[in-house]
Amino acid sequence: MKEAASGLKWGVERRLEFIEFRLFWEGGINRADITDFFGVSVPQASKDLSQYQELVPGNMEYDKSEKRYFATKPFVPRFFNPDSDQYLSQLRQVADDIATPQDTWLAKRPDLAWMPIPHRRVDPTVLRSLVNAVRERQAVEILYQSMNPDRPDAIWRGISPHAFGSDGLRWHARAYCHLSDRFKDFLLSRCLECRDAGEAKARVSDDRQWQETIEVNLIPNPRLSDAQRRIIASDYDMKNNNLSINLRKALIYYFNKRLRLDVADALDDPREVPVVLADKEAFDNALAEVTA
Amino acid sequence: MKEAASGLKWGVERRLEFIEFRLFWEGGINRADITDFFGVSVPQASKDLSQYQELVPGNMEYDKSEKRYFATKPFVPRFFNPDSDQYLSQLRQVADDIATPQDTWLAKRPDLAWMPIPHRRVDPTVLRSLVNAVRERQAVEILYQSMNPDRPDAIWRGISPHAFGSDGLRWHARAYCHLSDRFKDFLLSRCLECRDAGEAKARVSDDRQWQETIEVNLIPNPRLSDAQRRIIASDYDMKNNNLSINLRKALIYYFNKRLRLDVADALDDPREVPVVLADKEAFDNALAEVTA
DNA sequence: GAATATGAGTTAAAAAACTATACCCATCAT
DNA sequence: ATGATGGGTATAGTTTTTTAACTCATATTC
Repeated sequence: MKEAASGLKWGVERRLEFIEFRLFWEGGINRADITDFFGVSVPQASKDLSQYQELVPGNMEYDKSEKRYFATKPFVPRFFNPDSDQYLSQLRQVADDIATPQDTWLAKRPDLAWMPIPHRRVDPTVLRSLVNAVRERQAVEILYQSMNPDRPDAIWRGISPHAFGSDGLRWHARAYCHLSDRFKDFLLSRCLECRDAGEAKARVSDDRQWQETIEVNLIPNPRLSDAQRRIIASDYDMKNNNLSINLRKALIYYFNKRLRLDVADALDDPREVPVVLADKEAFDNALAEVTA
Repeated sequence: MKEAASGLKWGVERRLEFIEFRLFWEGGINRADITDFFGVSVPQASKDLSQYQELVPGNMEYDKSEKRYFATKPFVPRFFNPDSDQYLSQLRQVADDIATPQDTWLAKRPDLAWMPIPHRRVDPTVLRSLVNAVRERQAVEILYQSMNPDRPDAIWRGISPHAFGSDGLRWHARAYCHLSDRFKDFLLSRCLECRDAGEAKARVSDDRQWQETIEVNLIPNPRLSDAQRRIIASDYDMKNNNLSINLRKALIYYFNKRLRLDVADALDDPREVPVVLADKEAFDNALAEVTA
């Protein structure tokens, strides 16, 4: 029989992973949890649980009173890799309606506070066309709603997209703009429609601001106390109180906004801008070059 | 045989979903794609493909030259629900190392630009203890690195957590602080260790700033042109150029920062702050109350 | 304290899913 | 034309899973 690396079938391994996931994040697991989620029969769920006990003895024990398996204290997962970002990201996706609870393995989700900011969704068929154009090196025409005051209404315009990007809040396509003859970012949520338009009119390698990077050096805000600067350095995994980042020039503008570097001087409390630039001049020059 | 709602086993349905996912986002699919991902045999993958053809005729066709199935133009997915946010979120997770490419169904990932900002990871065992404490209504002691200048070093402190939150960049636990006798947010990445500490010393219902909400009304920045305001209104799904949001008071501070409302006056270009408050006074009062 | 319900665990035979192996066919590169 | 590649199919055999019929321990209810 053909087998996965672990020697188990894909479906079985998913269920064992599920068992460990629930043990780790939710504390315990039930036969019913397995039958509900995977639609397997009761004896099969029993078998999964006893198979898990065999494979990784000592990771869980049955509480007859609670009628539930619980993780032991020395619990060491073997079929999945506990990752906080992944757990939190799933929580957020459910809270944000990107995923349904059934898409995740979370059962008892803790309360979550999240910015309830509605925004226009990205049309999946539009995104699909753009993804396809990037992959096939094609151009497309998009009905795009620009913020340019000269073009108040959405117009059809040709672009040759080659990548995607995000400023942390919104996604855009990085593309050569046939209209203005340069590379630009097009917000996905402002692409109302999309249709094919033949071969791409530019290549990735032509996009200088995409290819070129600058070295950005961040340091803890010197207006903070010694102890506070130490904490910030540790927050950002800095070496010698310095964080060196290679940044695509195409991202400088967003980087500036996301780290609130643009408003650093306007804010009184240095905790509002925990990191600042070590080489502000070089950064500002690059920023000016890009926004020119 | 026990079956899922669709009449198919969980594993089979996953594979059919996989076929559609690849058809939609990647344009086409192979037998090898299926055997590689699920570890099934070649005839089984063939069977899956022909079963898919039977169940949803006309969604894909075989290109003998490319040796690959391609989605037809009128392709209508039936086993999955195309969602741009979900696709982009997976792309981002891979780029951000939260997920491995094997965790997702993406094969040919387009280029992606993303902020390369390293940050200290949240220790999963710490998060697990906190999640557990929230669920079981327990208190914990955390070794916490506060930014408070009076406490330069990390100290052990008791908290009773009841929820989690995020400002868009970082996650925190919402908890009653035994030390300062009030509810606060504790950044997860600054919780270095965590140990049990008996019953929770406060309940969710005691957290007023968590329970109470204020109504926030956002409008397009009046300094924008008519056309621009229309676009912003559409970006944010506004009704009558107004977006009304119920916001937990505990989030006001982050909300203020995330929408850059705090720096609106300091910036020249109104496009930098697309939405502003319709009722700034009420908001500022609530903000002052919370940060007091 | 006995009766009942619940959920875990087990066993058997039967059904379904899947694999291994074989072979056929079309296309493409050499 | 020839071999390599990738898809389709049939058979027989294996594994997985289900169905159905049981036990057992605990908690709840009367």
